[in-house]
Amino acid sequence: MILSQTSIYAIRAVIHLAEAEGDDPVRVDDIAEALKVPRNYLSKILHGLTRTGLLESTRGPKGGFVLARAPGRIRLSDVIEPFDDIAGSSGCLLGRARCSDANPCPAHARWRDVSMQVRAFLANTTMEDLANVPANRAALEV
Amino acid sequence: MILSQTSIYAIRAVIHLAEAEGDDPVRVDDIAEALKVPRNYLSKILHGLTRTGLLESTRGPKGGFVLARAPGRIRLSDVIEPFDDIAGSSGCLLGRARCSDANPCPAHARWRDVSMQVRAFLANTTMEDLANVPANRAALEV
DNA sequence: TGCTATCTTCATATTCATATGATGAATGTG
DNA sequence: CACATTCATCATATGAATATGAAGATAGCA
Repeated sequence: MILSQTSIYAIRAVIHLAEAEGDDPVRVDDIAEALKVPRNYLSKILHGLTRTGLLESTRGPKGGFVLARAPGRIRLSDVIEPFDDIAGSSGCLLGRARCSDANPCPAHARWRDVSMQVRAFLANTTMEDLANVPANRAALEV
Repeated sequence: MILSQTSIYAIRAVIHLAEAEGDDPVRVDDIAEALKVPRNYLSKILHGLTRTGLLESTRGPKGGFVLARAPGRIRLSDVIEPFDDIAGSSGCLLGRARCSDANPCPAHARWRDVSMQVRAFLANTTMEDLANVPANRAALEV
């Protein structure tokens, strides 16, 4: 599995929010039930995304989570970053902390191209690409 | 990290065996020391590779592990397979057990190409590509 | 102000990958 | 056959990811 369970939950939750009709906050309980995911665990994950500014949360009645910006401006890498370090040492196939053109692991030269494709995918794919964004929301995006 | 620590140890050990001079078996202790890897843990990993027929082991004095075939005929995927399920559910970015063209996850269409490149890399890269194979050994390969 | 709804946080449990240590089984050599 | 050498296996420990449960904090509303 290339992504942790945590990142997968995060992505699915953000997709869910992107697909939500209207601008009302969505409660953790509703997302957790829709995704069949543990409630408190998801709560902690969404809180993580709130800290990085990807989501906004409000407490109390009518509270919940909303996307902080349009789905088209949220990259997959933005969602994953708080939980999985894809760019760092994970970039080396053999897990070396230091692996570069100057100081390569045995797989470096051949893995580099593939690795860059993976990272390009994560950087170029947005939530709009993955979600069925409602027409009214898509129309508002710039 | 795309690969488990276990797979990484396995790859590094097989590279070490491919680079070994001569055809004498190499002891676990020597490999473990060269790789700075826990001895008994590595032993279990090498045993796993022996069970799939990638390595051959002999016990007693002068015993140890040797490659069961030429490095050029050992694919990266052969080494990883016993420990990481790359082809199976790991193929789906969102971790779904069932994810196919007919029953796709939200990321399926876009992830498919990248995923196939990863798998092609693992299937097309051999230990000869990764190791500094000694000349005498390389010359023997067909 | 008090109540409810909701996110936030803390404490703890479970599971799995990773790792360690000790013992068992096989093999070659004298 | 006795012994040393080596892989094989078992029992257990550790740490991180995953998950659960309960209490705390904040916001809106009557």
